[in-house]
Amino acid sequence: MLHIYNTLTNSKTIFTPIEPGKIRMYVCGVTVYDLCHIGHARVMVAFDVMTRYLRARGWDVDYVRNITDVDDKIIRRAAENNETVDQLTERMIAAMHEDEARLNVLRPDQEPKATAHIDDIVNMVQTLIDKGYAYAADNGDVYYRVEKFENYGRLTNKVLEDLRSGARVEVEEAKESPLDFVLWKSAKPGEVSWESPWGAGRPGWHIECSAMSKCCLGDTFDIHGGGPDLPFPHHENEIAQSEAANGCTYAHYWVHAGPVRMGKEKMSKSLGNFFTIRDVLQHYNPEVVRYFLSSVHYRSYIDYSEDSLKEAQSALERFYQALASVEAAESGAALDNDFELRFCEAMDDDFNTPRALAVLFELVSELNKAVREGCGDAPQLAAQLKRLAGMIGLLEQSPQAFLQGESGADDLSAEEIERLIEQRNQARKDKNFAEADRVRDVLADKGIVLKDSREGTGWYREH
RNA sequence: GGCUGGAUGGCAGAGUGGUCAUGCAGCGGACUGCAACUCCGUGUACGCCGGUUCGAUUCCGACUCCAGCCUCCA
Repeated sequence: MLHIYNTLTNSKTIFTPIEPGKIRMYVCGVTVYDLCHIGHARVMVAFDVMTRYLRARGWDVDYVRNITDVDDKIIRRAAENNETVDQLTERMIAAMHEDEARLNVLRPDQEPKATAHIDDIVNMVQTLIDKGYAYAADNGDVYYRVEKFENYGRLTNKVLEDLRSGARVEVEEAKESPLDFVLWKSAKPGEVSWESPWGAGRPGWHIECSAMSKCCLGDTFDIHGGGPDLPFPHHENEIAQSEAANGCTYAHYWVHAGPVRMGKEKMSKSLGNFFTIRDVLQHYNPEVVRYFLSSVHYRSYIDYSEDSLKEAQSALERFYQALASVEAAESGAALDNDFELRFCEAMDDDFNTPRALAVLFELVSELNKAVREGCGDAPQLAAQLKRLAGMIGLLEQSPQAFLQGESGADDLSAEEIERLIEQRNQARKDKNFAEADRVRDVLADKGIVLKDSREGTGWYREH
């Protein structure tokens, strides 16, 4: 029985789909003015894990994640770079797709861009005006009348009165109330803009998600997700827009990933304390990063550190060493064990990946024992391990590819390594152990670790 | 200040009213020419103070500290 933590109720509840067997999920994606950092990676991986797992369990998941390709930051950055908004966003979208692919994150089923849905956005803004939830101000902006929406603040337990008194000094005089937020923003001269009943302008940030989710998934859908900084105000505003415009419940389950921290602070663009995905992938295998992000529950904060990444590397080496020791069976014949049951119990409990991984480690122990004792179950256990790990997008490389890695510029090539191993094995045959150890030290200096076994000598790169 | 979470062994990180998380690191042993991999064994862990209970790390209350959101940020 699948349980999901819902930000709306601050509790874990049984997941009930709108339509049996089907899950419609909308996740707020990236504003493409810069390269993605590890915080973005966390959200990508978290929802990819959910999608993969749910599909593996038979759910028909329609996964939509938007791309915000017009906003203040994009316009400013494009101007700074002396390029058009389109040039900038296309470059960043391509980079994002590359990063995702390396992290083994599957592309969403639909990836709508704000600029491709201007008509939907304008229509929704018009509906909100017609229903009295929005107003066009003298300055050409259109605002949402927050106090008109009864349930405002329900997602994040905000009380309007508190928001009013706590509102930062708001100098926008065109607003009826400081709490009102912009739906349509009038264009300044030279800015990218679209025609609308209220003059040339562009969408406010929140409205695009209301419009695109409606277009892609309908008025009501199952899961709405996003990063840790989105519940307020973004998702609160989305609810206000969509429920006022559509006259029905927006999303049933609100799912938010936790922050990545640097030291004791959140990793973020505004603090400048972030690593881009590419920075990190220069030093670590992408699967190590994916494992690292999966080794903590998706809602908890996760501290970024070199030590944690190294530990993730070691943990994956354990998995791949086990897989390298036996050829996995083609299809896993039914095994009389409870690993799959326990793995799924963990994942069904709000996608508890650390617990699921612990089950896989127990499976590894079982596998290693089977290999060591030459028991016939080993190929089936290896197949089971790969299958379960595959449900969350792990262990999909060949053990050799992971363990031996790619050789860097000053590394030894595989051929050179094999040649030296041959040399060492000859010395070993001759009982010339001093020479054998010398050769092994030469390899060790280059980060190559040898592994002798009955079948011969294997090797892997130390990371 | 308001709203959310959190505090677990050397580190990372699950979980539970009474018996095992798991991984990394460490220690002892086996395997090995020596190693590596692997296996076996090995740790008086649950922020602080009260309460409930036969029994609390787990439930309740107070306290301390930490983080996220309340402003663009995943």
